Amino acid sequence: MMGGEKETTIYDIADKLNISAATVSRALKDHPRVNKNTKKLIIKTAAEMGYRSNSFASNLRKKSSNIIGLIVPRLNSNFMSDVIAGIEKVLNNNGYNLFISQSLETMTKEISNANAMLVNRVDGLMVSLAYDTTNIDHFEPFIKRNIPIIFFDRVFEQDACPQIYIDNYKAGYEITSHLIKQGSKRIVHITASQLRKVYADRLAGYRKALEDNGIEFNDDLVIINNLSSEAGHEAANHILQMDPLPDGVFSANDICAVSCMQTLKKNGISLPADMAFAGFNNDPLTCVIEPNLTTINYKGYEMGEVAAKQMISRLMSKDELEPAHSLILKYELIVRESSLRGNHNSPNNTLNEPQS
Amino acid sequence: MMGGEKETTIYDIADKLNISAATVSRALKDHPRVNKNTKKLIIKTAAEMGYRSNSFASNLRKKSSNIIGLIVPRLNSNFMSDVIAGIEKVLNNNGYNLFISQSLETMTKEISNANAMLVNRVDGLMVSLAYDTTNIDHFEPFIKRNIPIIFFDRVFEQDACPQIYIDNYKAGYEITSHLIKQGSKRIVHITASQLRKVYADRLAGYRKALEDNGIEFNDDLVIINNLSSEAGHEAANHILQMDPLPDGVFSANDICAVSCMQTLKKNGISLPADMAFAGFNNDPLTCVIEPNLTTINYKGYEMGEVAAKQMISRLMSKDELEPAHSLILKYELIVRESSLRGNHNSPNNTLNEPQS
DNA sequence: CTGTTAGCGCTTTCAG
DNA sequence: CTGAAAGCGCTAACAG
Repeated sequence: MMGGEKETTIYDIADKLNISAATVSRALKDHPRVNKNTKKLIIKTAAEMGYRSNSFASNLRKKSSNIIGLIVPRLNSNFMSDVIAGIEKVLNNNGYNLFISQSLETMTKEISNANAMLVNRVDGLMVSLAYDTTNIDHFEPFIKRNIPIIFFDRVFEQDACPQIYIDNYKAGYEITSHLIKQGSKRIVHITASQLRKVYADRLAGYRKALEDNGIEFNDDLVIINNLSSEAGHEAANHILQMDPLPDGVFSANDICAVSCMQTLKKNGISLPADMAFAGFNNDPLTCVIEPNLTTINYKGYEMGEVAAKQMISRLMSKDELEPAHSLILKYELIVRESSLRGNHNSPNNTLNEPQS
Repeated sequence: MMGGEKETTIYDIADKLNISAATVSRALKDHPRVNKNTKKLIIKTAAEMGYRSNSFASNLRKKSSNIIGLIVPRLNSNFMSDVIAGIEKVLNNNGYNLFISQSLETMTKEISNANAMLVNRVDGLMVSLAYDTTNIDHFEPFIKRNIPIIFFDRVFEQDACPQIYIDNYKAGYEITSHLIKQGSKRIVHITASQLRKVYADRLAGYRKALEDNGIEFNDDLVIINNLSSEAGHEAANHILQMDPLPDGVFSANDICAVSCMQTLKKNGISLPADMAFAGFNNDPLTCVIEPNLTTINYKGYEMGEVAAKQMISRLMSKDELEPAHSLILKYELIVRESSLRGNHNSPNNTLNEPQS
């Protein structure tokens, strides 16, 4: 930097106190084998001299950065910000810092983010994949170097890396079954890239629920887009073209569900009478849209915590042989008006059916 | 790291090619005075050997990190994620990386974030302040070292640092004037900590608009909270206690406005007939709530870009004397049904009145 | 165009 | 409990 005065180093402190740099280094790290008093004095002097530790030198020497990288598709969802808060809490408690970046749902950006993480020598990497990521070659350099990677939510099936997620198959099954119980027979499923297991699993659950209820799967009822708000409006227009109209919609996220509902309503569809609706994620939006949206709730904060704890435990165990330990977290189905049509063909009408 | 094989260094490459490390270093940095062919060879060999540059060593040597720190109150708003995308684009184009952290609206966390940034030796810092930050002592070490700081949106009045924001006074004035034109006379203002100039300015604009329209300012109509969704519900309950009821509400953000509207509606208040509503930020929520919410729109992406460009220009100019250059960005009032009551006491009824 | 050299500031044996 | 010394990997004069 251009700043006038020189940065003070441990040598400056050592000189001033007529001791060695080694002792200063130890004192600053609160090493046990340093005299209590000198330690106190060193810390005081360091503060007075405006000392700041030089992490470059320290990292260079230690060959570790105490930084964990995080790559997520987007930052701007409630879910993701909860995840991050959870991760940060656990990492900070363990003396690690977080280096966050977003792939904006493209593999290209994800690759360049991964490279930045590699060059900046993160000690570990936490990842939720972009829609269009087809392979994880860009993470190979980490795996090769034994830098732990944890996948969460949008995971990749990779034996070497722990994965934290929810049972999307089961959730898809439950939510579809619920719609069927409410009388829907012709159910549209809006989802995203089937490259991501999250979405493939939800679709599979949807299919199985149809099958178990004697409803034939119809490819034309599956809409694949990017689950954005705009995509929801388009999906609605698509749905309006269908003949006959569907009587239920299960969207793989809430944002898309909500904008889809808006457009349908504007076009005279009455919800849930004409069409039952369900989303996924329990975004705050679900309680603003009318009728309020039935959805799947799973705690981002907890997912963040769990993923970070996995990271810490991998970091601790130098033991390279420890197998990757994947975790499946809980979720709950939250039933709201958007799916309550009253005309059940089953006696089973629980208002809230938490996961068994 | 525990990883078995050693990391390859420029020396390994140099040895293999029987040249000096200096040349390798130059080639890898695309230094002009290196033979085209050797350069090509070096780059190829580096790739083959799985070389990754060691930023610790490089940064230590260069005394700069090419990392810009970013501290924001929260990540989970559309606005903030737009800002970040804008910042990232500009920084990446200029060879910088972004180190993001959130203060979660507390000064304590903001301080610890700032310290992490200091120790990790960011080359510059971009900040939007937490609600309860009363001073910026924690940024002094940066200023002292001539590490540029840019404040945006939630700025701090500090001569040494550029500030990027919108004219909140004017926006507050316009939105309040609009409500008055729509027939509101008893207008509640919901806002947050007056420590933040954004909110103080909006309040001041609100007061001035009242005054200019011959309406007396009433302290009891100002509600101060944290503008969260929960706070909105509470504000609604507070409003319901008022006697007489207000006939207009201007909330300093949309999230709070929306949840407030929800609770009021549940309690039989009809909007906008009984109460005209306006928010701030043009969050996607504004188009989901019914009636759609009148609000102020300003572009986060642009704010991010502008702020980052300021940063780059400060970084470029070693010239320490260049004065801080603050920028005031544009905004627009977006009028929607929530404030359209039809019973104007002024002939002026534009549906959309962009900033002059 | 290329090589030599001297550190950047810290941690960590190893010796006291 | 403390000190001496080596070296992490890279860059930037400087000298050819």
